[in-house]
Amino acid sequence: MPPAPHRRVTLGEVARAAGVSAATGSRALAGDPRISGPTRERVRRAAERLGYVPNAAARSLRRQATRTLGLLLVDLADPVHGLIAAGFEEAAAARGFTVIFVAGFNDPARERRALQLFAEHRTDGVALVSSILDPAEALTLIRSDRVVLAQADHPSLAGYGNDRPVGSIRSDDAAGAGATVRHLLDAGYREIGYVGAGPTASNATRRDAVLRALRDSAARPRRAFAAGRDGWRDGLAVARRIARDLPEALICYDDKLALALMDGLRACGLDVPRDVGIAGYDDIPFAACSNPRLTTVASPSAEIGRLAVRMLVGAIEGGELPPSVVLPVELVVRESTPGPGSIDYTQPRGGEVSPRRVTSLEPVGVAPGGGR
Amino acid sequence: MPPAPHRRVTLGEVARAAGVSAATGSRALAGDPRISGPTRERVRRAAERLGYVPNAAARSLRRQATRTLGLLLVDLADPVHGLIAAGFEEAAAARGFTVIFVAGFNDPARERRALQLFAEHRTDGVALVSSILDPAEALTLIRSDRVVLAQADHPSLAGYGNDRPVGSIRSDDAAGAGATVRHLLDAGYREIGYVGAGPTASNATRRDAVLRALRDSAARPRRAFAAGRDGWRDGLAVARRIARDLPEALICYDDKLALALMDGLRACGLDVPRDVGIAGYDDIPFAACSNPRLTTVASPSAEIGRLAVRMLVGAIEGGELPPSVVLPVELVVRESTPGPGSIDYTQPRGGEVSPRRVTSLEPVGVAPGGGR
DNA sequence: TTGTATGCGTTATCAA
DNA sequence: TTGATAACGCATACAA
Repeated sequence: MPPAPHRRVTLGEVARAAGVSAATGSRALAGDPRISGPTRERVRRAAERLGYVPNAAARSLRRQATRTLGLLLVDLADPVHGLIAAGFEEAAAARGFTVIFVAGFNDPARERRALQLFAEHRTDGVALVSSILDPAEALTLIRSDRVVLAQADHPSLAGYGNDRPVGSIRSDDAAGAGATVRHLLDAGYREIGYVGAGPTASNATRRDAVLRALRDSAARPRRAFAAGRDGWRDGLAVARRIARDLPEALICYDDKLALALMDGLRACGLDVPRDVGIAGYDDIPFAACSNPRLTTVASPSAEIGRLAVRMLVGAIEGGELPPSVVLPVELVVRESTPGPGSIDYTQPRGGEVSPRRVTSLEPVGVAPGGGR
Repeated sequence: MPPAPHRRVTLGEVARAAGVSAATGSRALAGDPRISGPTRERVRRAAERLGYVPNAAARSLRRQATRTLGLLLVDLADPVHGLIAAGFEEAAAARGFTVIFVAGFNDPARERRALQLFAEHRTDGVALVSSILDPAEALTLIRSDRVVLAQADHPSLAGYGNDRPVGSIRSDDAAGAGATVRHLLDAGYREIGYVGAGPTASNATRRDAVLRALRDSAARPRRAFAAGRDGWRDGLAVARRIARDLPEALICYDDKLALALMDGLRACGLDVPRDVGIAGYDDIPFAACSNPRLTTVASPSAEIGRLAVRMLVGAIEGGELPPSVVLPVELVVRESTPGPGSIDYTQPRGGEVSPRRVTSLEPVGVAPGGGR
């Protein structure tokens, strides 16, 4: 192997070394059957010897296709988005596609720049995960049959129709939220609150589904708390607000918030699940080993990433974008919601124990945003 | 805004629409001061009106530079790598660089394909995170002054010299491990074990530092457990092995393993920290809100990502790769290691309580790989 | 201040 | 079975 072929070798040089034309060199390396065995072998060897690496830019320019996919997500450091990204990258790599990632941090300006970037790079397909842009905006830069919206979060989309102008992947937020409520009711909880995050479509969908399911039930007073988009960063602050008027159980927008809130409640001297039950959403890996382990709705994050690739590649190679999909979710019942009667009080676990407040909570009029 | 300019507009068309040549169009959009104000404005408008988006491939081909960086990491779904990726992407975007990510999953074949991919795309710089390839191999495909190795994990690198052939970023594993040991000794722990992961350089470095610090101390018998590279996936299995011969405290290779192990120990009826103290490594976000909260070594993951970009961009724009760096780490003491005497036994917290076994543990002869 | 011509590295068309 | 040629879209050297 040569030490470090840094003046990049071109196909032409390889061809010359093999004593053929550039065209023949190209065909030989592409495995074109019209090229004779010996010639092919000579070219291969020359390429190997010279350390030839094809130039993707030149190839893309000529072929008018890049075999590149763009992925816009919120934050690579977020467990859910990390899983989606991992699924996406793996599926793309398996099909020979390169992936360009951009994190948008829920910032419209960054999301727009990401679209611009994808357009400049002529990505063959684009997936937008939890984008807060109006999907119509994406279509000004990306052709509609090469876009997949996953868990679209533009507030206007809370209505939840799947008649989007582009491909769409969702997990069934409403079903997951409903299943959580039913589980809690079955377990005997009656006062149930929802702890929301930012002003996104998925928060609105989950919150509304929770509140609707509660209204349709025998549940007693309930309430929605708004933790704000970054509530999970300060579980204690959220816990303090909630502890002033504690329901029997809390359904959190997602696991991140639920885990932070559990910690905050513990810091307030409250014990989960003895003093309050908690359920999350997503089933991130650490939900399975928290203490107590977290009841949550398993949303197939990695599969969403893989599916986005399958849909895009289907469109690229098949010419048509496959139909939109709503993925099923599954409730995973763990220790954090055993039911209000199921705790063995002979084995106290908490520190400072404050008696459960049983307050009358007013029913909720919910403003978009998770307000109280 | 036009509905969807999908037959991509070229610079030539924009120029024609503006009544100038392609060259003038190019210069106008590039803000070349030689172009008169009115002309520039006409070109800009034409570009806007036609929905012109420059073609990155053509530009790269012509400029012989791509403004693209490659990032190879182990797994996008891993919290530490997610943080590094997030820092990397953010820093790159801020400087106008596009990022291509590849996850290598500790698989040499995938890592090699990633290098090949970066080479084909003519990335201006490449960062390899926790790569298990021999660094020399990278240099056959990437020029050495455009590579940064972050937390290199090729087994041969355990020796820890920083005289690598390429740029290198490390956090100070040995210092972190040593600080953890000192903290545990100060807290009163005497029987301390190390729970290792795979056969990587960083595992070897941490393990050796722990064992060395123990040997140099008044600590009593100690032991190293090998959880294997994927031990954190089955905390219970690891816990069972360790529970048979439980030290007073365990230092884990990383937080993922520590959190899984805490859960496994709890499933075995053991209580952390009453029955055993636990320390992790990395300070991933959930280490701060586990129950008990995890003592750990804060390693600046996002900063590693940002620094990698700074070094590469320094090389690209300054011509020379900045010197290698060892980043300091910081011990974060939390609830999981209060010291063996500091638990209030009047407030039992565990379920089934097995009395601490106080066995004589043999000193460890450690094989590379986390021995025994 | 602007235009003309050229080439970046590939692949595809056409001809031999 | 192979070669000559052109073109993908852009930016620059040189000319005007």
